[in-house]
Amino acid sequence: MKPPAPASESPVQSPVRVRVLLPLPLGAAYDYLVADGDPVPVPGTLVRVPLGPREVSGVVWDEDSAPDATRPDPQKLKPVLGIVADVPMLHHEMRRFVDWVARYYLRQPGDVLSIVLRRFSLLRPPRPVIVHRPTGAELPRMTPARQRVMELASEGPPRTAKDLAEIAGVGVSVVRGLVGKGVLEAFTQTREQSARVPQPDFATPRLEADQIHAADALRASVGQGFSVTLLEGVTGAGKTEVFCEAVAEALRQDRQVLVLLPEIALTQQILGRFRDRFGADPTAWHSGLSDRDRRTAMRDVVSGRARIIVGARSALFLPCADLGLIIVDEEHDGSYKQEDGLHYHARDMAVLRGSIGGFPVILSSATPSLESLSNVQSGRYGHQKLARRYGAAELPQVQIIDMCGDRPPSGRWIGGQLEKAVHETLAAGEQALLFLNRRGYAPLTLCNTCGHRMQCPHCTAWLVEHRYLGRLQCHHCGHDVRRPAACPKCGDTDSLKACGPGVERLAEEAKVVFPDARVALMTSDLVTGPAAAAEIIGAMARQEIDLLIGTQIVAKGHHFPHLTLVGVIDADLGLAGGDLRAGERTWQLLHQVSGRAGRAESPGRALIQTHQPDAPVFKALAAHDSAGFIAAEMAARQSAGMPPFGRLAALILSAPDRAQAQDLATALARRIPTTSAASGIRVLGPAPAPIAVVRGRHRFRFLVVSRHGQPLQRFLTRWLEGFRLPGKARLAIDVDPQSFL
DNA sequence: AGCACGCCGACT
DNA sequence: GTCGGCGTGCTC
Repeated sequence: MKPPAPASESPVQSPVRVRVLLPLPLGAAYDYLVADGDPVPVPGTLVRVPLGPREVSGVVWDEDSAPDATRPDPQKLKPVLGIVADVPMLHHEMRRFVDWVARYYLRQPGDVLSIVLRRFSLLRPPRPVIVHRPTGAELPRMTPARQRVMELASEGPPRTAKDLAEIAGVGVSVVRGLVGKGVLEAFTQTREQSARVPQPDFATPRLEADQIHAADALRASVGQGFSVTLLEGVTGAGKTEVFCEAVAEALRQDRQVLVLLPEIALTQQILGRFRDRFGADPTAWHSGLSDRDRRTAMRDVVSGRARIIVGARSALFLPCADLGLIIVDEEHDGSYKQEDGLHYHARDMAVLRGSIGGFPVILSSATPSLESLSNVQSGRYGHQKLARRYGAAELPQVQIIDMCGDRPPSGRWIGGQLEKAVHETLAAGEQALLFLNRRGYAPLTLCNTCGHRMQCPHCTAWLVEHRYLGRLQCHHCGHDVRRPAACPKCGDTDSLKACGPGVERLAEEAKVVFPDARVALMTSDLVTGPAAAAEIIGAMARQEIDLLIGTQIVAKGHHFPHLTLVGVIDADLGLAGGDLRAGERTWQLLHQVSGRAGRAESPGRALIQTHQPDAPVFKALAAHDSAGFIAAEMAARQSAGMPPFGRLAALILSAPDRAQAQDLATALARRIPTTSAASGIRVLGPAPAPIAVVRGRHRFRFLVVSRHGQPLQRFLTRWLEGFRLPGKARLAIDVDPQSFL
């Protein structure tokens, strides 16, 4: 303890104050003091600080222009306890990214920081290991066992005594003996699984003229600051080869590359394509990683050793050492939108990260989102379009089947025309795919005696029967019960009846209608990881399956060379419910699914069963009129002021008690800033949410519609400022909602 | 997010 | 009479 200096003499240096952002929903960074004489941690440093009675880690944040009045009493400040060792800085770019994401999605910066920081626990240095290398000394008495160990030690990477002994097939004592004789040297190594370095020119592909043109443009954009380019081309046009040229360029410039994929755990074969092109495995990042792999990946990412990172949407929050390019493959895919926790859209945030980091972003798709197309039209994004390549599958012939005129018997879903087509395909020794975007056996179970419907006790939703499991499940909250033998209402036995189709039921029907076919089922319930996916894809490739039945998982990236027929069972499924993007999504999905049919020698065909054969989306699919469909859809959105011409935010107010939820929604409606109309922002609602109750919470929804360029976030902040929620009520804000449930 | 403080039910 | 339920509010 130093004696306090008299105020009149040497002016006391005011102790240094730093801002520290904590990974908690606290609203702002907190101020802490650096003890006299301690080094002042620079922004980005991970520090330990006291918070109330506990001790937490946070990141030293940048000073902002917060008015002094909002700063806490300097007397109340607590000291920084210490700097966390062996952890890299969170660099400036990443800190700005955290702040921007928080501002854009109206969340506390600490909430966003927690997504980044929870991976830092993976960075604790791994235990050092003791490994061995030859000293070069000669050994007078060489035995066969010693010989094998020495050979192994001199050729491979340094290994542990246990590894050497195991691989050489000798006892550990042999290795120990060699160390004792001074021919092997033991040394400590901090375990670094140096990922092999990808080579930009390992296997350069031969590209077609239009691919060369696109590749040149993308390559030229690398290293030239921020830009966004939409790379558009049908399946088989060679988009991957093209964007790999941009990847190669980034590698040449010693920058890291992040490749985002939807549901990477199920589409592992793209990793193989990177391996073939660059001669080394990319670093994979997804939820299916083992703890050990995740650790290695994280260390490689942060150190910069990982040069190509291929990951699911969450990879966007990895603190890469020196990111120089992001590629978003299948950019239109809905799974880029995180729907719980922080509702972020990985494609949009990839663009944001590129603009902060000053590097290019490439969006790749066969069926680009209207958002991206609109950005191309306005000139904000570049556009590279690939033509169909020679040798690629021809476009399948698409036929729309009016189910009003081809009605299968009750309880059946495969119409006469589709049945005939499947028979023809199987007879020709080719494979067929039946697509139904509905998991489980049947979406509704009702009692034939009393009419009781099996409903989720926590949600406004029917329970979906999963017959393989013998259970009824709610797809909204996960409620899961055994399928009862008797009706829970009237007690009648054997009276419960499945209503409507699910893929499991479709598979059952297919086995009856096509008794000689080998039928397989592919759904997200069954395909839970890379291994399961590879098994089905392999069986398809080996033609051990004749008829594949699946949900949208079959549409994702797999190529089945012997598949020539695709049947869409209920194409209207996604159109119901009046969702803003229903048409667009149906278009993208059915385009992708029907594209699975056909190969170079024999073009495939797609049969689409629908009850609304005149819907524009089906007419466009049959005519392969992509431009026409997009133009019509764009025009409709523009006249309605909907995205991409306007912006949306959904507010969902929920509470266990319906009356309370409704009262709060009404109270919130009264606070809507009156200048909103003038500023081009409309608020619709409150109305009960389409799914009125989820997980036992009653939900009321507002939809905020703003014209482009209007300060939507500022409006929301002003509206919600000071609105306190009592008790168990919650308010969820979804900026740019993708689904409207 | 934790964790404490604070006011109402069934128990050593 | 206390132990404990979780509603409310604060943490630099």
